[in-house]
Amino acid sequence: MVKKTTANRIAERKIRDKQLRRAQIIRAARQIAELEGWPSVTVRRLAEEISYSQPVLYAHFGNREGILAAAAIQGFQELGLALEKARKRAKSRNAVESVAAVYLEFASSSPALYEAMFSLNLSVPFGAAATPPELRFAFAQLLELFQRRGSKPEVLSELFWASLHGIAELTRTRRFPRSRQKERVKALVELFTYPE
Amino acid sequence: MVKKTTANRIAERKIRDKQLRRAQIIRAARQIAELEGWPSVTVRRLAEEISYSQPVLYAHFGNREGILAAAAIQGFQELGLALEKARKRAKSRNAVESVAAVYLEFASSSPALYEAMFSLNLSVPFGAAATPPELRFAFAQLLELFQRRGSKPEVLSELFWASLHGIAELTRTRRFPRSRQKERVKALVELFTYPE
DNA sequence: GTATAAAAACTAGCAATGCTATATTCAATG
DNA sequence: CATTGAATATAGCATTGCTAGTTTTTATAC
Repeated sequence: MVKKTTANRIAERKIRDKQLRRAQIIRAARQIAELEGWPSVTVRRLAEEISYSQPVLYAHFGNREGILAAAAIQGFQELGLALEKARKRAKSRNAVESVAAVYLEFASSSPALYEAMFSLNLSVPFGAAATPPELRFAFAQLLELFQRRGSKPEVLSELFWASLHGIAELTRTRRFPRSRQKERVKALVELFTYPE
Repeated sequence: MVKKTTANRIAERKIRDKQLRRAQIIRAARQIAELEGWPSVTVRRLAEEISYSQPVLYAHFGNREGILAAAAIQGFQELGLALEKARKRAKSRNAVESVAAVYLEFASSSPALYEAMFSLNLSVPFGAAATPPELRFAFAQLLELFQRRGSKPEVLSELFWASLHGIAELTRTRRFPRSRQKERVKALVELFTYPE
């Protein structure tokens, strides 16, 4: 069975190569997006970046949107981990505060990624059951914050998420002056820390 | 001076015609966007819609983005008027509630317009002094709600706006299940009605 | 009414993009 | 070394935003 083993190893190496290239593509896409915006992320440019021809990208992702969606899901994963960390290391008393800070820090330090996650309307299946686990996990961190609170933790944490998202988005798109950001966050934390 | 008068009337008629066509273009753009999404709003299609050739549109708006920006500004105007109405007809006690309801109703009944106003990153000058008056007016309605409140009405109303925007956006992009919407709004209103 | 000049509109085409059918090269196997 | 299937590349299509250059229309002067 030596033959089969070598064949397997070859197959595995191919899979590794493929995953590597996939990661390379996403990395290039994210980098270009943060530096120049998503419209600059063209399939041709990504192909050049990884030194392959265009159709290779389509073999990996189906279409351009698939690339952005993959980046977005990476973003949800990173956000989720960051929130979990913030929640766990904080005293339960100011968990809300530190989670809020981390959330907004994520959004403002990777605005293009955040845009891909929430603002570009990619047809990632969010509705109902098909929500990607990365997003579920990230939201679970918010949900955890309000678990031992009064009625309906879902409602409260959805509202908290909405507020954070609103602040992040209105800041990113320059509707909000940066100057009052600290006060805004403080008011937000107060609102969600001593609700009644 | 008869000559000058006729010349004037002709000039005025031309201006009227121009404004009419301009309005026609925006109307067509909004309609297509609500029915099929903004990517379907192409310059060629709009040209056909108003029975003119493409360059006419460029004479009016400079570029495609100019059309979307004009629609967005119309949206701010309509939103501002709706909020003002809601605020004025409500008892001061539940002004927050009725403004919130009207805001979310606007966003959910004209999702494409709302998207143009907030989500598409058009290069409408928002930062600093150049904010369009329509947007200023709309925000002023929210500001008014918290005028007789404790410290910093700006901070509180910005936070309120962010929460509304977050709910609207996460609903529009299907991150939120519609089912809990009523409870979310109720919780929001409570939070901003009896803050401390 | 006709000529003229300017304003308005159109035709035609460019460059860039997403995507794909087809051809070519490469690598694993007998 | 030959073969076959997978991997990759070439070349091209259709669509898009936009514009240069031309034609048509319109207001004015004679």
